[in-house]
Amino acid sequence: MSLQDKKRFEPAEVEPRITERWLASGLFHPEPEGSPQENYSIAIPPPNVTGALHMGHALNGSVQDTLIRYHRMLGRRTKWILGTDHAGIATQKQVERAIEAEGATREQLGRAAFVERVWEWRTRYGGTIIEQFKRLGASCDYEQERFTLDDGYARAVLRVFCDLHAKGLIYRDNYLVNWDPGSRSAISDLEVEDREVTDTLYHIAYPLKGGGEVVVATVRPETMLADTAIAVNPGDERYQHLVGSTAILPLVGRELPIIADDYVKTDFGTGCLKITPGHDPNDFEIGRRHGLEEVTVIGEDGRMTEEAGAFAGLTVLEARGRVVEALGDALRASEPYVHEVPYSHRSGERIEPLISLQWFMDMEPLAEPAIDAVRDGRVRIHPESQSRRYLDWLQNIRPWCISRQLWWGHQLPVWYRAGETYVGTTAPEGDGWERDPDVLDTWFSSALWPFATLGWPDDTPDLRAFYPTDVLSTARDILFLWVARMVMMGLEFAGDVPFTDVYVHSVIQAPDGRRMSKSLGTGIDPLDEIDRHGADAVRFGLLAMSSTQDVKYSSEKVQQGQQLANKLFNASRFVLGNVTADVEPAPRPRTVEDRWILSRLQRIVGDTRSRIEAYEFAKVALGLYDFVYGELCDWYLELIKGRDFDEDLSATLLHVLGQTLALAHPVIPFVTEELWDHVPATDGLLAGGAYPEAKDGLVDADAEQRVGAVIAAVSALRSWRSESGVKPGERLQARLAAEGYEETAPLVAKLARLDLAGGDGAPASAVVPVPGGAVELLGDVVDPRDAERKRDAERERLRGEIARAEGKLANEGFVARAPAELVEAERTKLERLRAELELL
RNA sequence: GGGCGGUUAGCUCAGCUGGUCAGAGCGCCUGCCUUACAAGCAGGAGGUCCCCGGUUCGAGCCCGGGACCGCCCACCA
Repeated sequence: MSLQDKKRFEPAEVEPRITERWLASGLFHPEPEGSPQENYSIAIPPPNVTGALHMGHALNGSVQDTLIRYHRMLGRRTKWILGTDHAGIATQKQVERAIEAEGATREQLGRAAFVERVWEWRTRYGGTIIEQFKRLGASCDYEQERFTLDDGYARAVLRVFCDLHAKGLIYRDNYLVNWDPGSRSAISDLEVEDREVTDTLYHIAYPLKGGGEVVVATVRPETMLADTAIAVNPGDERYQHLVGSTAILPLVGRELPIIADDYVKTDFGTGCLKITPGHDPNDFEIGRRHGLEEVTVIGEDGRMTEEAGAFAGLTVLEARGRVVEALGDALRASEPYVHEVPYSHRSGERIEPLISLQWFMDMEPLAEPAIDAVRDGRVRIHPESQSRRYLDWLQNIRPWCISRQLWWGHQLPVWYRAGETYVGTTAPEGDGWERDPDVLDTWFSSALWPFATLGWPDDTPDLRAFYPTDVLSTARDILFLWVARMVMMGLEFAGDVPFTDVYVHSVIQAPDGRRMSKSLGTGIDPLDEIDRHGADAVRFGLLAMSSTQDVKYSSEKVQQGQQLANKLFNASRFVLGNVTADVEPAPRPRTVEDRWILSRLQRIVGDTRSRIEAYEFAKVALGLYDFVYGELCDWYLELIKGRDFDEDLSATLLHVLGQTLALAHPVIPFVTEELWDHVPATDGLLAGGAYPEAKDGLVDADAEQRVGAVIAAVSALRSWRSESGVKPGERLQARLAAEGYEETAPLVAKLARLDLAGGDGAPASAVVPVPGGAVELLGDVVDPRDAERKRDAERERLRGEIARAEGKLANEGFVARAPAELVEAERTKLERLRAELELL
């Protein structure tokens, strides 16, 4: 209650106190009642359990919390489903590093002990990011935190796996996969990124069995040891006669059939392609088409296998050099070659395509309903342009490799014995069964997030109350990895779409436009920013800079948010320090400026509501800023200074202040909650209060027009004063020679520091045009010559504008074809300009 | 190789269905300790709205072409 002692808002002091009150209130934890249609829910994109809050989380958290708080204030039972993801590779890597630092390896530790260590790790660090979300002010349901690896969740995952397997959509196959030597695991296509590298393109001659030779080009000569064919284009006249004959693989001696396949480009290289089904995705496809043998010479450890004969045991790079060396005369040429090569998104190492026995999921049957859901609008993606990317991806979907050679994750519910395979949620009866050591791709379990968190497969109250959820907010790169898969799984298992709206937010880049990343040193820690500027400022800033495309981080926007919080704080001090105690907040306008601010308030209320619902968060934030600064503080509070703070004015002030705080609360919850506590007659927490509603009856065009004229007049007078070198504080004698100021003349006089009393026939030393006429300054306020020069300049400007307007109106095309009101407006403007010129 | 987005004040960005649309914040300059806020207030300077054509009475805003930047997708050895 020491509001008046402080001159500025201190987030560090206020935030912990407010957070505590929120958490204690139970507001964030709704009882599972009512229907999903009445209720409002968002499932948080689960952050990695051992992760730390980065800018992406902070932005997404701000977006979601704005939506959540808004709907909670609308009176809906609101749940923000919270939890973390076990994040297979990322978490395992962290713990592996820790173990390596102790001089051990996970293999030495053994699987059980290792997994134990990861759980310990999770216990120790898993709470960090949750606490960081609290710092941001995120009003998640902290009483019900889920984890993708907790028992109930794991049950859902295994259930889905078994179910899809029973339906024939999950199967095991030998297939060429993206092998990540860094994590020693297969990874999915989506976890691969292309990087441009400079390799060497080698031209190698393969002798033909009956004499002669063909020359092929390759950047990976070491893989030739696994060649099983040579291919040419069927239409290539140079080689048609060779199709069906046989080449001899140098160094190995294997006989290679020469085959014809459309894939081969006649205009690239020599037009002859060596086919290595075991180590190249294209060759693999060709090999399957032609029934070729699949030879593997590179192992999962990235070294050459026994199959590579003399090269066995060498790394790929060592083998490449030795093979080139051994080729001798057969090597015909080599040249530098720049091309894109796949790298692991996870480990950063170059992908080694390998044939391996993995579990796959057939996506096409599930993709169909997911496509329909977006096509028919059951799921709406914002901005709309993103839905095309979603559809394109689903329409070209490919099987998903879901097994990972990791220890941390959901181990496959699959057991083998001799030639048998058993799939089930519990271990099979009998001896000798061995469980598949692999775990599921993390995204497999994430795909169940919106319903598994609510208790599925059981028919729980939570599920009945909150599924489907309302909005899923995420960054663009997650659209395929996660969003599309959630839609598929939701439709297949929970019987409905998992959410009705998807909001795709910006990716925040470093201020210099590069990626924000820890390794580049371009990261900005949102917690540091919260320490510096306050959580409200960070939230405001992130929302204000967000857009439909990527944005550079702008600390100016965060500062703008800090200023807004501070401004509200001080405006509140002013209001609360002056109002009559014991008066109920209520709109009780007495004067034109009262009617004006109430009218403006209705507009910002309406605008803010529609902007939130349209996911236009930058406009929400900046619109609030403009209202608080541009209308409430700069004008209304200045206009009422000096008035008697009677009950009517006090009630109106408190009403406007309270409404403003409530309106801004979803964006800047801390400062508004803190101030709300000081507004009399406000019970309970603002977070649990009602969101303002626009009342048409308070919209007042007349007041807006009149006060609009005051604002224009005062601005013109201040500008004149400043340019004329007249001291801002000096009271000037003046005469108001303008229409429309019956009620507002004293307001103009107050803010422009004029004395409008009398003046009679005194000569004007300066004339300032204002809406509806002019203000004449009396007495020797300015050097007459300066004033005359100024008038000349003004005349010049006016003549220019008049000429422009006249020209426009003289244009027959304009008068004939432009809308009538526009032409009329131009005429009015011309008249006004002429009148102003006349006055000078 | 396809597809998408961008290019507006020194910086970061707004500008809806073509007609006060040339704006905001920051920065800069000038003046003010005006009793809510000096992390404040008031005023101001600053832009051939990437280039070239076109449509239109009228174009940052629409159409065509070009330049540059960024992103996504794709199996050219």
